[in-house]
Amino acid sequence: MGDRTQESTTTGAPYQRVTAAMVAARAGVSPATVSLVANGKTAGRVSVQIINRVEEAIDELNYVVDKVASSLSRGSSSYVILVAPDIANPFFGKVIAGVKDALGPTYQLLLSVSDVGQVPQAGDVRSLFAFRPAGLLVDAPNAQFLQDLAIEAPTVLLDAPDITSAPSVDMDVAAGARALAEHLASRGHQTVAYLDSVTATATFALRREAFLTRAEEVGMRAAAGEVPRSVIDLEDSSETFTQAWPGWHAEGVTAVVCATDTQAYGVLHAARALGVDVPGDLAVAGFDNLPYSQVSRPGLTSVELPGRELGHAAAAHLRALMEGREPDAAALLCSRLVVRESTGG
Amino acid sequence: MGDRTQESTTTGAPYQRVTAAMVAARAGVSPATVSLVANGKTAGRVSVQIINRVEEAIDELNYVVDKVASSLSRGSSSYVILVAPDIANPFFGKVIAGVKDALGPTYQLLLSVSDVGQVPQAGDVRSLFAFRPAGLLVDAPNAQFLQDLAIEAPTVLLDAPDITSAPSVDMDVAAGARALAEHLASRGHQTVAYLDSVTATATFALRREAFLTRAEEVGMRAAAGEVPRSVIDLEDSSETFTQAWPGWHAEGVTAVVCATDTQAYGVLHAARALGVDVPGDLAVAGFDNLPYSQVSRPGLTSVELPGRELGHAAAAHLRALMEGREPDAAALLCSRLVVRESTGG
DNA sequence: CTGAAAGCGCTTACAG
DNA sequence: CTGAAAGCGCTTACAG
Repeated sequence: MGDRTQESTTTGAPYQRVTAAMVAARAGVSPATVSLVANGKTAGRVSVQIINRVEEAIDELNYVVDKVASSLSRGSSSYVILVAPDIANPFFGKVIAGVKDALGPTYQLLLSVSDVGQVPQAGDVRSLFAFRPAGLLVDAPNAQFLQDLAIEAPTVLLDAPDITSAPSVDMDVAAGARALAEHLASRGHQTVAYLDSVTATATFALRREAFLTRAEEVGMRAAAGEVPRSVIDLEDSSETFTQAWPGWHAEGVTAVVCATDTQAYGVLHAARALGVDVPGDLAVAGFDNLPYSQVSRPGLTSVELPGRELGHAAAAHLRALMEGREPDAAALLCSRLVVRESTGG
Repeated sequence: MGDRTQESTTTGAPYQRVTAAMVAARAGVSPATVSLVANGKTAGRVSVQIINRVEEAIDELNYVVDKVASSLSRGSSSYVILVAPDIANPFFGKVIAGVKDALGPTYQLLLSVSDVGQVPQAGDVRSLFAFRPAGLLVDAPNAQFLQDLAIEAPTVLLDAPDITSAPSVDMDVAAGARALAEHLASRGHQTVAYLDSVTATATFALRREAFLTRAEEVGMRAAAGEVPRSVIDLEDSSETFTQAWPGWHAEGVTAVVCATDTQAYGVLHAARALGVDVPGDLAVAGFDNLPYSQVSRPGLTSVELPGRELGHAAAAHLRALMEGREPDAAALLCSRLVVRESTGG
């Protein structure tokens, strides 16, 4: 397919990079002046006529400032690196949208994606500093992550309520978890189970603990034994549930809450295969309120997490840091329980 | 939250970048030698003792080659930029996984994400060249996109069957579309409709044309009038379907095929709201076979597209290009029809 | 086998 | 208001 013109792209080609020097020559000025104009730092330093002449030359030659050289010279680039654990999670798409929005066109977003189910490694990030990022955004790191990581650039954490070595923007996942516990209690459930994520991240510990604690407070019992964990993936949570179900069933579990909607979908899938009726025999709920939760079978009760707002607030905070402004006071972003058929509507 | 230690990250801080010169001083060699060792270009050029001494110093000082300076000096970086239309689409997560896998640790993946529903703009990509990428991967560009874009780096296209100005890796979406038409005909449908994507991209035109053509060949009729389009988004496709349904219903439409699963979910959602039974009154199907299609209500019939393989093959091809090797002959990646309850199981 | 030197393209004090 | 010059940190011919 399409290999026809491959030659044209393999070689260094006849392409000649347009440099500031070329623009300078054309406009009859020095490269220093071109730099000033190209970067809009002309205020009270370059005459209008020269500005016009340079801009004309820039347009004619299609000049674009070389980021690499510019970064080296300035000592820092215009990238913001977003380190994220799981880009396949649609929730993450929302976060990215918010980040892009708040970052604006001045900064380029570079995504560093760890493999599925993997938490970002400090070593990975260390080598990212070789890019001289203007700033760093790290989503859901675990406590150990930032410990041995000398902070070399302005950094903001997302969804890292336990970490204090850098500012973080967080969501009130606990409130949503509590609302979920109350909802299930009001539906008459007495024994509940929890399916956790394997990643040892504070946000997940918080969801679990807030739910289980509130569940007991409102008179429900948690399934005995260790809380099972799965990767944030339909297949894996499906298997995990299938293994846990016999024990849970024997214990009288009538509701299971998952750390994420994606895992809850796996439970829905497994339940169907096992002939367990949802919500008749078992109520199921998750966190994220992904768009798919409105069309799942049955519709999934979920704690809506404000992904876009999370990305936006984190990026806005980072921007303030990078530009030496005072960041807005951080506030916990609200979560919200959305009840659907999977818990009896 | 977490603002406690903000100060430590705001300032330029006392951090001192470790340079090759520092390593050289420590090891008692020249920076040139450090460069050779750090890049593993020592073969027959540096003595073993010197190599050891330099490596020791590198470890002790925790030296990492500065990518920015290295890129400037070399004339090209180690980034591969992946230009993608819609990162929120989970299908894209699979593509990225495949790309990362094939790219290995030598190249860093930089994602350039256009806004939802937006096709990447040539201007955007032009400015990406300021990063001196080692290579470029462009997902589903439209024909006009590459036209005025002087190719300045090895480039491979994904899912761009119509473009010949650069090599592309493609999926046989037409075969899947035809299988879908045959499947619907075998279920006795006589009048079918199509809900397209708004993005004017060849892959979508191909899906639509292959489906509609085959549908007629096997004796079905397509709904009259223009094919409606929506953004790849639940809400928008839901609305689009709601508007189209009265006309389609009057015409006797009993099956609707969507350009993507995500749009099909929107149709499922709207159908439920309208009291249209799926699959009783209406069969629904999509393309992508996202994981959610097994838990949607009802389970969604879909043409499975090999996202991971697509990413992998494209990145492997690009690697060959970047490294001056002969790429493997390109083959069309297979698609596969997965039948579920939304078309009557 | 090793090092001195030039150069990548830009930015930024510093003179004028 | 404008330009000459140094410097960012690396890589790579080129001498030796």
